[in-house]
Amino acid sequence: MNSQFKKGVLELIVLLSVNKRDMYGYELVSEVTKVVDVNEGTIYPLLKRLTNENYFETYLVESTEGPSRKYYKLTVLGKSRLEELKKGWIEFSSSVSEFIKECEKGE
Amino acid sequence: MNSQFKKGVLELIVLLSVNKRDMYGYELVSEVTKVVDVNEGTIYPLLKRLTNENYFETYLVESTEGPSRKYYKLTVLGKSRLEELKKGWIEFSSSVSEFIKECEKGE
DNA sequence: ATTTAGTACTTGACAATGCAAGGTAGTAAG
DNA sequence: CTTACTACCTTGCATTGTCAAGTACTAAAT
Repeated sequence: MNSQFKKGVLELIVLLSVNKRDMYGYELVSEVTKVVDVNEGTIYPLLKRLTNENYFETYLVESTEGPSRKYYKLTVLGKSRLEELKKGWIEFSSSVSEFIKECEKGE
Repeated sequence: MNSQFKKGVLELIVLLSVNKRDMYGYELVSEVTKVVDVNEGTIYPLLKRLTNENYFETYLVESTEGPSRKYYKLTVLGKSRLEELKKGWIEFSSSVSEFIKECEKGE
């Protein structure tokens, strides 16, 4: 897969996931990977950035399977960011798909 | 528009455009901008890279409206690159759209 | 008890892409 | 002869994702 396609979309995928239910980082890696391959070194810095930008709040929950889990929860600001990104993605991807179709028509 | 969505897709848009007909750099800027905003500082280095990777051949044509135009033409290798990218894009964008739909379902 | 495996998070050096800004140079019109 | 438009190219920068390594905690196997 072209790893460049990912840029920017990862943020959307992460916001969508956390919007479904609060999640912790390690869980997000496997959740997000269902859609686009991603590794820890990508997810954790992204979560940090989104938390700094006040899209997430975090809280710790102890686990019996290892160290405490840091859960991420969407803030109100995060929800509006999600809507904005989602709208942007839909517009963008359909205009690209439209262009592809037009080019195929002319062949 | 989220400029990050562009990453990687620009190459696809450029290949699609040149596949329709040979084009020169300056022309490509306005052609590609119909789909995604782009400027010269992005296009020229990209054209150079794609030429170095043997996806393009170039030839000069004199113009009565300014300096000579450097036209870009898709090579056989370029056409296969185009098909590859196009396939990749379609798969990628539909899996993202699918994920968005699933998330909306659960609301 | 100690090793192993799995969970969970962090950090720093790195690569790829796009942008803004600037430079060169030809043609045409005022 | 200056302005404007066409056309091309380069450089330095910011953003984002990747890779590799490291820390630390828990549970189960040896």
